Amino acid sequence: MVLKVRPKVQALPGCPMSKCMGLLGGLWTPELLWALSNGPRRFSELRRDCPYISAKVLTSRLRDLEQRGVLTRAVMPTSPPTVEYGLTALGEDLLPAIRSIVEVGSRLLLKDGPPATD
Amino acid sequence: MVLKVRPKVQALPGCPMSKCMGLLGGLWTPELLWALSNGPRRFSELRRDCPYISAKVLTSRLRDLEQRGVLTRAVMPTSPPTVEYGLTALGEDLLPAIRSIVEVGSRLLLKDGPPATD
DNA sequence: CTGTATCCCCGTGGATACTG
DNA sequence: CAGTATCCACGGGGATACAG
Repeated sequence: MVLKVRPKVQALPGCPMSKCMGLLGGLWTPELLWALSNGPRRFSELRRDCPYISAKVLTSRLRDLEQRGVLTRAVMPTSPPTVEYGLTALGEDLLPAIRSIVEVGSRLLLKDGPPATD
Repeated sequence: MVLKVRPKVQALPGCPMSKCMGLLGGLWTPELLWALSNGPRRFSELRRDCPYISAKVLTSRLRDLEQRGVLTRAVMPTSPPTVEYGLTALGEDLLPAIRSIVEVGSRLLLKDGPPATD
């Protein structure tokens, strides 16, 4: 048998769907990649982009994505430390899916979501 | 304030990304929608489509998606009960995102994933 | 065939406090 | 500024057994 223990984050290894979802799974991951799609951003900027994320979770997601080769982490040796996160080639590869998700979500919000005009 | 308790499955209510991800979040959800994109399927067929899913989880995901209006559940009054699940209009709306995810995943598998033939 | 009912594991995510 | 360190809650997901 191929699978005694699944990665838990990946339903079906070898499956395109799972391959991609394993990368952008996690509550905040898509938001982060979306934020980074406009160019590199710093830790505090990402916190502002994801208002309700905690520092711990942000760090762990960031580390995770870095380890998976989705993004890069660059520490600038400035007096107050400055860190910039940016997408790798792999991270860029994910953008079409991200964009598609955003598009679909936008359409759904227009439909059932009351415009709310606010 | 707006958010004491978040739905947990939706990072930022009102955000297109979260709107969409809230629907196709969950380990097996995308796989199920993908399986249903070819037309209605029965419970046992879905089990075969997702080899490692348990009956409990399959049921709960199915019920969840039904309640969210993503799919329909039709019980055929046959001697051995037969149940067919199919996508609703909302479910179909999600397909572009699903397809995009599959495409991205396929490309990723081609790149880093050695054919492995296993 | 199509589920239910339990029980349990564990990872994600959150809150808070502290640090170089 | 950019994290670490704890501790905790929750729910998803899994295994197994049973049921209409």
